[in-house]
Amino acid sequence: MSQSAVPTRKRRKEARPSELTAAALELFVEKGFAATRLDDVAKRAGVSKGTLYLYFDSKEALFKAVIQEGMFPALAEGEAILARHEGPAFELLGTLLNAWWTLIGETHLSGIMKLMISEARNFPEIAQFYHEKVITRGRALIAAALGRGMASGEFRAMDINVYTDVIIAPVLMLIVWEHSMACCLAGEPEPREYMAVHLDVLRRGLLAPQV
Amino acid sequence: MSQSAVPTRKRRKEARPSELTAAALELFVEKGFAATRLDDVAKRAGVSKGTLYLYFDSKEALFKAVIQEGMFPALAEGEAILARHEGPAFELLGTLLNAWWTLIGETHLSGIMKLMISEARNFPEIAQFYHEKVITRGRALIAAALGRGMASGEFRAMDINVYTDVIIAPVLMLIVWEHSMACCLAGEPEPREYMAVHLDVLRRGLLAPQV
DNA sequence: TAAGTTAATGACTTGCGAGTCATTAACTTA
DNA sequence: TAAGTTAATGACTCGCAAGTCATTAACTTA
Repeated sequence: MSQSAVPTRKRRKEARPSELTAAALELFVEKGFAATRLDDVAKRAGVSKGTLYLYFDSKEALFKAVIQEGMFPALAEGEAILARHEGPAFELLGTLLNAWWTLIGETHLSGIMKLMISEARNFPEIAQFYHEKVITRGRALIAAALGRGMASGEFRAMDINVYTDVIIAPVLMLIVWEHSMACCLAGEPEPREYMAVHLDVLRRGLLAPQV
Repeated sequence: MSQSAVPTRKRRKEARPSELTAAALELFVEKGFAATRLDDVAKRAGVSKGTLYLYFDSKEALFKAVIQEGMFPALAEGEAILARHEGPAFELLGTLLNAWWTLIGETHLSGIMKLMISEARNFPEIAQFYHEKVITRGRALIAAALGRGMASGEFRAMDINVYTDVIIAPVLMLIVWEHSMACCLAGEPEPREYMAVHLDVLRRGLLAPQV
C-alpha cells in the first residue's frame, strides 16, 4: 500500500495561533461572527476543531484575539512617519493617508475595521478596547498633521476634531466598501484614483488662501 | 376574577407585516442577521413566532422584506428636490445632503445601510438588488448636482463618478458609525456639525476659482 | 346567536454547531 | 529502541433557535 499521499499530521505549536486567527479573520469578515462555524475556521487553518480549542478557550476568545492582532505595527509606522517628517503639513497628510492605504487598506488588516463595525454592538467591551487603543491613536495622527499645518499658517483655522473625522471617513468607507459590496464593484473607481481625488479635494479645502 | 388586565389578542392582518419588519430592522441592525432570534423579533412586534410565519416564509424572506421596505420614498423626495431646484449647484448639493440626513440619517432607515454592509456577502442577490435600486439611484442624485455645476461653470472640471463617491462617503460613514460604535460616541462631533464641515470642505474643494 | 372562517398561539420537532474528551500518533530523551 | 510526554484528532453531547401544526379565539354573516 502506498501511504505516501497521506497528509500526516504535524506538531506545530508555535505557528497554530496566528494561522487560526488569520483564518478566523477571513471568515468573520466574510460571514460575520455568528454565522461563522468553528469547524470551517479550523479546516481553513488546516487543523481540526479540537486543536482550535487547545489554543482558544471559546469562540469569543478567538474573536478577541483576532481583533487584538495586527494593526499595532501599522500604527507605530504611522507615528514614525509623523515623527520624522519635515516639510509641508499637507504633504505629511498625504503621506499618512497613503501609508494607511498601503499598510492596512490593501492588506487583510482592513477586514478588522469592517468586522468591528459589524460586531461592535455585540461586543461592547471589545469595541471599547478597539476605540481606545486603535481608533483614538489613528485619529491622533491625522489631528497632529492638521495641528502642524494650522500652527505654521499653511492651513486655515479649523476645528481639528471635526475635520479629522471628515478626512478619515472616505478612507474608512473605501475599506468597508471593498469588504462588503465587493460583488457590485464593476464601474467603481480604483482605490488609488479615489484616494487621489480625496486628497485633491482636501488640498483645496484645507489650504489657507494665498496671500 | 378580574381578567380586565389580560392583554387580549387582536386580529390586525394589515398592520402586522410592517410592524414585524420594523422590529426585525432594529434587531438585525443591533445584533446582525444570524444572531437575531425570530422569537425576539416576534416579541418586539407584540406577536408570537407562529404569527411571524403567517406573513413571512422564512428568516431570509423577512430579511429581504426589511431591505425592500422604506428608502424609496426618500429617494423619490431627493429626485423631486433635484427636479424643482433652481439656482446655484452648490446650494442644490447642500440641500440634497441635508435632506439625506433628515430623511434617512436621522431615522430608522439609516440602519438599512449598516445592515446591508454587514450582510452583503451573505446575501449577494439582495446586495445586487440594493445596489441597483437604491445605491445607484442615490448616487445619481449627487452626480446630477455635480454635472449641473460643471455645465454652468460653477464647479471646476472633475471626474464626476469619482467625486460622487468621495462626497457620499462621509455621510455614509456617519450613519454607519452611529449604528456601530455608538457606545464610544463621547467626544464625537455632532452630526449636524460634522455635515457642516463636510460641506465647508466641499465648497472650497469644488468651486471653480473666481475669475 | 349560532355556524363558519381565519388570525393568532405556543408547545413541539429537528438540525446544526459550540464545546468536550478519550484515543492516537508525533516528537523527546534515557 | 523503548518509555514518556503532549500536540492533534474526530466522534460525541447538549442546548439553542428555525420552522411546524394542532388548537384556540377573535371576527363575520346568515
